Amino acid sequence: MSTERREPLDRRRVADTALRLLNEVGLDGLTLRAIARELDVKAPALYWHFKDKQALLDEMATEMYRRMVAGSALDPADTWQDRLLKANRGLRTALLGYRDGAKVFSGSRFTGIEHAGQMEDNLRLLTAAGFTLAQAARALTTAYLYTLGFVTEEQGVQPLPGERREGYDMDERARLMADFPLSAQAGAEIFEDYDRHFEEGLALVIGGIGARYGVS
Amino acid sequence: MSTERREPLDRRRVADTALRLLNEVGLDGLTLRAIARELDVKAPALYWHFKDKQALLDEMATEMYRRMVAGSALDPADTWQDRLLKANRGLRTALLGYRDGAKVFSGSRFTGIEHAGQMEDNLRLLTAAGFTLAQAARALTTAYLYTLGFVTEEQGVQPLPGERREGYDMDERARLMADFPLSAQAGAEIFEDYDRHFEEGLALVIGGIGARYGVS
DNA sequence: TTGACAACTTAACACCGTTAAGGCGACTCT
DNA sequence: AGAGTCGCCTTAACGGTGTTAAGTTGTCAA
Repeated sequence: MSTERREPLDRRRVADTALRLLNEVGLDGLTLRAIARELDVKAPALYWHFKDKQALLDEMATEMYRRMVAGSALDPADTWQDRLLKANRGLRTALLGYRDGAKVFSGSRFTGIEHAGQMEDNLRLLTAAGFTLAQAARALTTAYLYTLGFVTEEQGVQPLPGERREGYDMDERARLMADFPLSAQAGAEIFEDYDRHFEEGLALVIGGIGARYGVS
Repeated sequence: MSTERREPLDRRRVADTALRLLNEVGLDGLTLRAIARELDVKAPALYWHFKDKQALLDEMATEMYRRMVAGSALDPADTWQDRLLKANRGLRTALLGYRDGAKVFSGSRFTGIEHAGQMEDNLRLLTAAGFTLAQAARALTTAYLYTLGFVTEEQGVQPLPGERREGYDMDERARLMADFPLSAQAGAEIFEDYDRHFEEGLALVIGGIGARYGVS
């Protein structure tokens, strides 16, 4: 008989396990019972640490963000363009690291205020570069929302890098689109090479920020 | 005894009712049983018309798009900027018309190819204005993804225009953010006046498109 | 030794999406 | 006119879900 007693859970460990499980089973398969099983515990035990499932998802999103920030130290010498590029590339990479990452992320709220550190840093850099605070906020959120929208759509087609969801057969699509030649041709390109397309869109946004706010 | 026989359902009628119900109960409350009750039918009856719940959600998204297109005739004399503005304002308005509209929309796929008409029209206008097809596609999608990301976040805070979700107390937020003065000040602005902020971000994107692709 | 408290388990509830089987009115074919 | 087919729906049920209530167990303090 193993008299070893598991040391008690805490929110971080639960969120960590849930994130690992998320990649195996996806958001739909991420049930409290499955998470509990993985932690060698029964489902109601999770309610000791979280008031409901959404609170657990919130903690998962927060942990995703923590790891993203930890994974990339910011260079104070960055230009504002560099910073926007790095921050949003980093965000996309972080989200792509988990199946349904964008959905989990955008459906949740952070549990603390740790994220404000990065935000503050970015706002400081942009205002120092000549933006007003309102402009800086608008610039950061616009790029952020673009990235979130992009990855959400991307993961709708490609749950994890390499996999591809059904119903996206390009040949059949082309046949149906016979009456819409431009759309057909554009679509064939749109659903591939997400990396390049993301970069291109991000460049559009960043270029627009510089142009409209007269900062370069 | 009422011997009146309901006339049979069809996909459109089901989607229509489901959309109406969505505004009352939200996506979480939108169960097949509730939809069926509204249609004076039992839940399994819906499986005659849809292979599963996702197919119904797809039809709802398609119906949302149909109404959006129907609600705003496009002016062939639009400049490409006008078109991008109108299309994305229209999309946002359409999504805001339903509780959790952005989530339903971005989690679903269109059931037909009706949407290709509008797409084709937009691509034609942009290429005629001097964009290459690839540029036109990138421009349209980037703006589209921004709008989708924006409304998703917006509806996370404000499910329906006028309402406001709990946990967004601005005073408490300011107190917690005492150590992050820029974030505190920016945040106070970010969570209000979504209309203006949407316009501002959209202008950034459109400005970026013009600048980067050298079309004006 | 007692009592409090943190961290769990067991049992149950209401509800969910979905499937299988069957009923029933309307239409067609002979 | 009767039999058979088919579209559209119902009844019943299944396994699974998030969640709650109540009870258990080990640990540590008074």
